[in-house]
Formats: sequence, structure tokens, C-alpha cells
Amino acid sequence: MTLKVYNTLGRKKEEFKTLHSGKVSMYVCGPTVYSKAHIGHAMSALVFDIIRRYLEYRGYEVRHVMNFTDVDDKIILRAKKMGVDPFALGEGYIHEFEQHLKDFKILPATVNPRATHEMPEIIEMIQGLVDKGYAYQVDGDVYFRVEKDAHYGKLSGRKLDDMQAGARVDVDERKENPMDFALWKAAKPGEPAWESPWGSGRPGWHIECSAMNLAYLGEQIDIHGGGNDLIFPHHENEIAQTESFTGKPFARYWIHNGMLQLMGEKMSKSIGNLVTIEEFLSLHSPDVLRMLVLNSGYRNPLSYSESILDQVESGLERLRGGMKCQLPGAKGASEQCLKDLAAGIERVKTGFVEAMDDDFNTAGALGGLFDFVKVINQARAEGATDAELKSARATLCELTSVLGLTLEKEKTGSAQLDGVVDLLIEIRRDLRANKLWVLSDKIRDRLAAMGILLEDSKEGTSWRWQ
RNA sequence: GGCGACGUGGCCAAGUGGCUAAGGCAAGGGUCUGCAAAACCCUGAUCAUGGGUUCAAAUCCCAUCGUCGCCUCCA
Repeated sequence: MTLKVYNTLGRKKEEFKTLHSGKVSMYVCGPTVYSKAHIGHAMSALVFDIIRRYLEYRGYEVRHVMNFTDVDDKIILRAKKMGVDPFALGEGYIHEFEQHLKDFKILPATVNPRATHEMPEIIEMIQGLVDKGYAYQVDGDVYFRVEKDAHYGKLSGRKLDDMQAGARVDVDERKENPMDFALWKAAKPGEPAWESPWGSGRPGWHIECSAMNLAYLGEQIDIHGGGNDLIFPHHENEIAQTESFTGKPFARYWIHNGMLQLMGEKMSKSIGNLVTIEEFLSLHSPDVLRMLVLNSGYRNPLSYSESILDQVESGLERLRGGMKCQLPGAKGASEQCLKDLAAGIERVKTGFVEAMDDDFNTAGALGGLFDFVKVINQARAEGATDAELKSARATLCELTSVLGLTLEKEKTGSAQLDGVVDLLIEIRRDLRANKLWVLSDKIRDRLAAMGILLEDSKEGTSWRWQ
């Protein structure tokens, strides 16, 4: 079976072939750190975390780079407004974001470079572009000459002529072409600045990613990812810069996730309709957002609302239910039942790979997992023992962890607490035997309030953490 | 105005030329149960609309309506 990936460059699914056998180099655009991150950023990070986990499951060694843009106009503006140092401002948001990544169980990237730490590389690259005639200097600014790049527009499917016709940007008369974009911006007094051959200034937005790619992954990479709002101009410009500089094709696969939609509109800092990651985590467990992401195709817009979150949370609970222990008094399942269970294991494994191989079809993969949970539940209901359920549970656990989900709740109790709960269950059993429903229900309700769920069955009572 | 994506049962959402259109949530009926919870069994869509191509279309083409994204900072 082969993995197929939808490539924005070409707008179709392609067979996934890496530059170096068994290895994947992947660069994902991280946030610009000028304010608190919102769940749209989390979505993007989750999408690429899932992709990475699956690639590793398929046996690839993944070198994963995610940057932080820690110097740009917005950061400077905001820092000025707040009267704080722009670097300190960015630093704070970076720390916060890194904590969020941990909360969401997003595997740490191999490297997290920052624009401000890569100045020599950035300047060197700009100089190279100037030397080759792809860039020119005006009053301390340096611009990329788009007309010099015959392929400009190939990623976003735009033509220079069309864009010029519809351009709404204020035309900067100093530019040769209105679409020329800044590689280097001259600094105004009081702004963060670095010395360069063109005077003191700071890098433009796009060049940092090109420089960091070059520094940490090389001239050519396998996957370049980010939100689909970055296709133009950011990624288009990255391609232009890097390919003009190296003379080689840059990224083999361009992967873009869809936007998270709140009330039918893109969640974004500028519109202001956002839910910060902090707010989300105060209300929900991290896996709920991951589940929401998994439930649909990564390229589609993702509908977000509290009621949809409730829905996926219930679904997550169902998956977790597959991990439950045998029923009290389980005597072993029938031969046929165990056969079905074994067949279910094979089916879910092949189905999972089949779905994920098709451009990371996580929704399809989840469907198979839900089917599998049903098979497990059927076996349990028929009396399968823990020993008989063991390999099925291991399979469920393995596959869900490829998606980054954690099904088993961390134990919050202790052996002593377990003993106390067992004692209460025993007392309750006696109460029930004497039809003292008020007292027995009180025990159940009070335990439930503490997060301990009792489940009665004919054979006895079992319990679990909620 | 230009470019692109999308419109599948109440909700979320797979499937993109061919067996009975996955799965989850919600709803209804049933089994179990003192009640509850969990679990199991059963029940619903012909795929925005109108044309067309084809032996065959949700899946390809055209038109219409609607939604969204990008074209300016944006995951």
C-alpha cells in the first residue's frame, strides 16, 4: 500500500515519495507571537502532529521544524502600545505556546527556530538574492523582484497580470512592480534592528522561513505545511525566494489545513472572533479538540461550536469505553465470539492504514475504530475476560495513540482508595439486597460527584473514573 | 473584479464513476435493570437546484442559488 498526499502545488493527490528513503523533512509555519494563541493555531499544530505521528507509524524518521516569528510589525506595534520590550513580549507568548503544545500532547518539533536567532543566515540569503539580480535595494529596504521569477504564482494559481489588475494595495512608487515584496525593511528610530549591508533594519516576513528551512532542513525538503491562509502570499513568496536562491525545486509536498470556523466565519486575530487556547482548556480536555480535528478532513473548514464539542466528547467517551475491563463475573466468551474479535483486530488494522494512506483520512480511520469498539463491546457483553480482551485492547490503544489520543485515564487514586471504593460497593450491595434504595443511591450519587462511576450488572458492580 | 474550496439524514462528517451512501452525536422503539448509567439489538438520507455526458454519477461537465477562504497581517 502506498501513502497518497494532496499537494497544493498541483491540486491533486500524489504518491508520497521522499527525497531520502525512510526520512521525511517537514517544515510547518508556526505563529507570529504578538498575542495569545487561539484554537485555530492549535488546530494547525494538531493536524501536523497527526501527520507526523502517522508518518512515524509508517516507519519514517521525521525531522520536524516549526518556527516562531518573533519580530514583525505587529509585535513592535503592540509592544509599543503596552510600553514593553518587543522581545520580552514575544518571549512570553512563545513560552505560553510551548506549554499549550504540551497540553495538547503535540510531539515537540526537532527544532523550533526563531527569526531573531537567524539574522546572519537571513542576511546572507538576501545578499545572495541581490547578487543574482532577484532583489534590489531602495532607501535601506530590499525588495524581491517578482518579474524575474518566471514561475511566480505557481502555488496559488495566480498570474502577475491578474493581480496587478485587481491590486488594492497602496502602490509604493519606489517598487519596480507593485507585487514586489520586502526582504528587508529599514528600521525607524526606536525599533528593533540589526546591522546589514543595507543599513540597520529587520527581515521581511517571508525570508525568515526560507532562511530557516535552508539552515535546518537544507535546500530541498519533503513537506512544507501551514494553514491555507498562508498559501498566498507567504508560501508563494517563500518558493520564489528559495528557488531563486538555490536554483532547485523547494518543497515536494505543500500541505495546507483548512480554517477553523466560528459561527461560519474564519477565526482570526484581526476579526476578533476568537477563542484562545487558554479559554478552551479551561472548559475542555485537550483530547476533545484533537477529536474534533480527527472527525473531519484536515483540508476542510472545521466547524466549531460548544454543541459540536459536546458531540465529539461523547464520541471520545465511546472510544474510551472500548478499554473497559471485563464485566463482573465474566466466564469467557464463545469460540465464535473470540473468532469475531480476532477478525476485528485484523480488519481495524488494515482499515486504519488504508484510510490514513489516503491523504490522512482521519475521519475514515475513526469510523473503523468505532466499528472495532463495537466488536470489543459485543465480546465483553458476551463474557469475554480481560485475558481474552487483551490484544484487542492493545490494538485499540496502539491505533488511537497514532492519532495522538489517550484512552486510558491517568490513575488519580491509589491502592488504598481502590480498597475504600470496593468497600463502599460491598456495603451498597448489602443495602440493595435489602432494597434500601435511598442509601444505595446516595452512595452511587456521591461517588459520581467525585468522578467515580458505578455500573451495575446482573453479576455485580464495577466502577471506573469518569 | 480575479483565483480557489465547499454544499451528503436533526447536528458533525466519510465516501469523488458501479455491491444494500461509513462512522459519531442526538432522537424513537426494544433487551438488561429497583432506578440510573453503560452496553447490545432495531429504526431514518438518493447526496443544494436544473440540465448534460455515460450501460452506470453523490462522485465527471455546464448553469443557477448559497456558504467560505485568499487577493492586505493571519494557522
